[in-house]
Amino acid sequence: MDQSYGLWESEMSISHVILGLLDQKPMSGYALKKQISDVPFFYSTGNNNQIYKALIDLHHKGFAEATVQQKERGASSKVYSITPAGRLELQSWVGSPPEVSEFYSAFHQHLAFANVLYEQQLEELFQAYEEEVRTQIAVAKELHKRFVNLGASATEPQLRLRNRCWESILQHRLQTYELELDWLKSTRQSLLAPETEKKKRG
Amino acid sequence: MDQSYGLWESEMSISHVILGLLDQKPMSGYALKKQISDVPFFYSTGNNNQIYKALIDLHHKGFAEATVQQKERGASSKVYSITPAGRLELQSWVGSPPEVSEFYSAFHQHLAFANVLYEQQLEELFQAYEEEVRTQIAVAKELHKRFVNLGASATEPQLRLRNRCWESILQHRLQTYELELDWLKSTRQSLLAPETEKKKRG
DNA sequence: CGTTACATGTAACGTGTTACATGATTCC
DNA sequence: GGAATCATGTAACACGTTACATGTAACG
Repeated sequence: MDQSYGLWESEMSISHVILGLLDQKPMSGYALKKQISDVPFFYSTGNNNQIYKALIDLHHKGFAEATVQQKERGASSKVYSITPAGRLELQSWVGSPPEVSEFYSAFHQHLAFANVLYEQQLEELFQAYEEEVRTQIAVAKELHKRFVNLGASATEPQLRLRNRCWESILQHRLQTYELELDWLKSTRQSLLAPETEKKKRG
Repeated sequence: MDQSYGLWESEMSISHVILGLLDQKPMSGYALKKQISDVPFFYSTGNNNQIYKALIDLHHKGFAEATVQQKERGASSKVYSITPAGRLELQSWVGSPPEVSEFYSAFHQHLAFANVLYEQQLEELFQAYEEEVRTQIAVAKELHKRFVNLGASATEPQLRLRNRCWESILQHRLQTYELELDWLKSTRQSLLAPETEKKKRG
């Protein structure tokens, strides 16, 4: 009762994502794992350890219930569903504004020490990284397209709202990658072009 | 010799950031800690544990040397400097293109389950989060401005290049937050405005 | 004389990752 | 019979965070 597990004030996003998915429909840990690792903006690989621990925790806190499904087809599984308390917790979490996430870029860390490179190495770094960003953009575009095709056909308003949110999120991810590409191109020019003016080239 | 510590193939960014800073000038762990936590795009809080462990590791690998400065002024400190091997390692790391970092947004996770909220709660979520993003933008602008003032006066080309890189990085961070604000505004409109058309409002 | 800054480290804790262990069923 | 999929879990490991422990020296 007074256990105070330390967690749960903080982010604990995976548990909440699980709660959100269970709110849509009851599922087994295995099914959750697949969905979580499939949807990129859940930002989790959805590995076993995490999921099963979180499910035990959610059950422990009274936010989810398990009903054992014995050998219907395939191996026996525990199907979890959300409880009324879980639904309240979910609502409270979704409605509480999160902190602005620090935008993390490994490329920034490299570029911060670009002065140790020769001009040609820097050029190659930019080229290789730009290619990777282009690949990411292609992936994000594909995902966005697939989702638009799949999600537009919702009838009930709850699902329509969810679909529009998901589409917006995918769109924002795509926009962010596109901004990064634009920034890369202009930065590369501004760093490399002016040097050639006064280098032993002409 | 055949120790194979497991690390060092992967990112290990903090060690490399330390190496990059030591390349600029020899420093103590304490000084490194301060710089690393001050520069936002090193993406580390620079806590003790990390720094001192990394320094021991760098020394262990022959990438950094320590010279003990006994009681000159203040407490005695170990001043680390980069070795030739460390300089090679740094160059190799900076020049190797990193993977595109996953863009992480806690807000996305919340928005993904926006269907559990009432319209007004969603409105409030957007409002509160937008305010936070605005604050971040102000911070990023201030940082960018401070750096431009401070960094423009470099004379040697190495430092000029470094400064231009840092400015670009800060600019990209600012652009990313600004994109997020634009996206928030348009998403909020598209999610909330069309609903009012067919709600019990008129 | 107390607080702040300098300075180095350790310990406990939470959490994520990879890999392992186990076992049933379906498809070829 | 072997591979793939469904299904649940544990163990070892890496890493980051917070807090703790210790001590000097300058500032007011």
